[in-house]
Amino acid sequence: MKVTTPEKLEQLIEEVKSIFSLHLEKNALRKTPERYAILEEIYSRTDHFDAEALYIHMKNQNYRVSRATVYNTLELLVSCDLVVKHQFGKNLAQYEKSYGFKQHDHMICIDCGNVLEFCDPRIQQIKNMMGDILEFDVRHHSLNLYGKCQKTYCETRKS
Amino acid sequence: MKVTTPEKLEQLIEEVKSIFSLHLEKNALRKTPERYAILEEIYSRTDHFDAEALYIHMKNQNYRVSRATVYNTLELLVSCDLVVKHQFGKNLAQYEKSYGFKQHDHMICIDCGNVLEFCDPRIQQIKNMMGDILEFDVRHHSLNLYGKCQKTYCETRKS
DNA sequence: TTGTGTGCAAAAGCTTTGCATGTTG
DNA sequence: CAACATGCAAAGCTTTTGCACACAA
Repeated sequence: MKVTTPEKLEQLIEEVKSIFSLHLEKNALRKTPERYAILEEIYSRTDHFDAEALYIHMKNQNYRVSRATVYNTLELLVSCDLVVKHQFGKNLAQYEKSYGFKQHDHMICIDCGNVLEFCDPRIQQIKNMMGDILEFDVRHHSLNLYGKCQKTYCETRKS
Repeated sequence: MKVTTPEKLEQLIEEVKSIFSLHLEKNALRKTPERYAILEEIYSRTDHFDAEALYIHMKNQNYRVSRATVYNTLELLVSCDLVVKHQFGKNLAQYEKSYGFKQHDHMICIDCGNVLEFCDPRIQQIKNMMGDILEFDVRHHSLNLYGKCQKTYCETRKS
């Protein structure tokens, strides 16, 4: 599914909500309004975000949530694969919606912090082969390339 | 260089110290005993370690260092490529000596935290290709595979 | 009604910073 | 002797925890 219009986004959010509902039911967890609100907020966002930004943004919309609930729900969403958690070299977890979007890895600019995404099928091959060799059941991975982006663009973003 | 005997380790440490000296000179930084002591401590270790473990270990040897110096020196060593810094999915930086050792990536067990190392030439190809395509000057990378190691081994380590 | 989930605030854990003191060049 | 590095403790930041209350089932 490709999100190109507000209607498609709405549709995606409904789909994700029902997946989340199933997960909650299956694990005998409660369907609280906070959990759905956080999920909706995440899928309305583009790009990566950290827990604090999500919390602040919901507060600014006058939605009453606590940091604790934000963290709890993020963990819950990560556990059912609706959200992925990243660490881009800093001591700050970054999150990203993942359902309906292509698996990808990241290229991070060490000067300006800009994050680009890319896909390469070879990473899957590496996972398969190394899992076999080392007798690991590989569940997920994280590949980050760090470097410097085009000077002009990078200078622009710094300001 | 392969470290197989105490003599070879001694030799490696001397080599690394002189590289460090050159770096300090080139950048007009001071050659303090603390900096060399930390470097030596790191190269005498095997495996990965965090800043606190390094600090504690030096304290236990009755070496007078502060956490601040440990963190400062680690950053210095990372900047001259004698040490690499990792984040294995936790908010805790892990470090590892890097001079004279083969470039490698990591496989982390999500149950017991065990870390294995592996090499795959395809990662270099990915770095080159993606750097070209996205016009990035790729300086380094981080590839972590997360999964479950052989049940028996994992159970052993848990205890 | 029962017990899980939430909000709030305090605590915890890793890392950085400020300042007085020590030491390198 | 001047500037940089260190030690120590305090502060900073992200994340987790404890507890009383709310509310989903």
